[in-house]
Amino acid sequence: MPVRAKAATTTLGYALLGLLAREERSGYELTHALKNPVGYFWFAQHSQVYPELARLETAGLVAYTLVEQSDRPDKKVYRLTDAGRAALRAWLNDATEPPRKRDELVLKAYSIWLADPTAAAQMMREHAQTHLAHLAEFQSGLSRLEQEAGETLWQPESPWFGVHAVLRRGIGYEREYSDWCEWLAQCLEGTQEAAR
Amino acid sequence: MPVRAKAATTTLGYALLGLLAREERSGYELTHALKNPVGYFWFAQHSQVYPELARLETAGLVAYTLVEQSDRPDKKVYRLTDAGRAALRAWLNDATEPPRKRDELVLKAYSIWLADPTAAAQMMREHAQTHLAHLAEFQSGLSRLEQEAGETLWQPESPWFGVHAVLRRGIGYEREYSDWCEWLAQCLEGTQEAAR
DNA sequence: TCGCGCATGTAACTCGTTACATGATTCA
DNA sequence: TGAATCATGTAACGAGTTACATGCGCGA
Repeated sequence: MPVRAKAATTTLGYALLGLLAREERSGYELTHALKNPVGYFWFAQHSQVYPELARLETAGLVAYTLVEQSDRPDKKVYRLTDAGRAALRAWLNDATEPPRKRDELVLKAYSIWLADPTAAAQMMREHAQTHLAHLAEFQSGLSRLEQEAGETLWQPESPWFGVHAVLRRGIGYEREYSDWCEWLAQCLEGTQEAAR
Repeated sequence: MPVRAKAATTTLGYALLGLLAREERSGYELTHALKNPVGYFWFAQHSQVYPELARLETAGLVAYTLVEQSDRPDKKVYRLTDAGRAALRAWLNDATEPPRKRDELVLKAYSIWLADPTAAAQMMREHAQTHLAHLAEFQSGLSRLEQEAGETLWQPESPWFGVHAVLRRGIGYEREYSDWCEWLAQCLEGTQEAAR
């Protein structure tokens, strides 16, 4: 089993390297890229991104070119260095701890026996809807990817494959979550007898 | 939709209140209770628990009795006050944001196209095993609960119902996670053709 | 005798969030 | 006129982790 070596940067750093391995981007663009779909499993505010980029640059894992613009502010366009690519590859081989989840809704479920069942059921239904909406987003993301990437989204060497993998995880996660909410709502309403 | 009122305490505080709503416990016991199964969705070290209990006590949400012991250190046994129970109930009605997930493995999946597919597949298989092991734990937890609680685990007013809900979430989550790992491993090995 | 379980705390540090700060252009 | 987009930063704060600190009893 591979041992976790002394990390070259933080996990956020690797997230940024992973984005830059695909194409060069400014800090501003990276911040926005840390949403849909990567950002569903790792995210950050710009106030974290800019200092992290500076650190990565000091460590020699990224380099930037200052692009002067007349109509809008100048920007620093970052790209991955060879050392950065190597660090990213090495990180992939490191051991990964399973994520330690913090989920306030599940925590509430633990105490839900103290709540009014009808109101609680309605709350769970709302959450089911939220997760169904996320599910739909991921599914349309996958459809778009199929159009753009075609067969390459099944090829492990293609960057599209990475997007594909993340979207699949999102789809599975959101479906499961919304199913659980729905199940819990039915239990609270006492209409779960049949489905036991 | 209920509005998030000024919180009486932190989320960890509510986690502790949720445990104390079931039975009185010392800080030490609470720390241990913040594992299996609640701790799978909210957890803390003792260094966080003790100061939080002190804050809850100052706020009047819990009270304690000092239990002197001869063979081992004295302990403070905390119990929920009426105000604490009310605060817990109020929190259940507050709006809950869907959790913002950080999952290093999914982040790695995004960059997995840079890795050696065979090694990556093996890594994903190991993670699948880990999550299957967690799944088995939750399932045996549910079996034990069925023995202990019987039909009450389906009754929304019973404390067992809360445990039941959390365990169900854990089972669904771990099953989905391990399925995803397995799916990804097969893709990396190129043996996923049939299951598309 | 060494380590573990019981039992409670404090201190230092890191990571992440929210807020502060600036400033041009474009669109409603 | 006011808000949104582009663009980059710093500062203050809070939550959470790791390490420091103590001390008795019990079993291997």
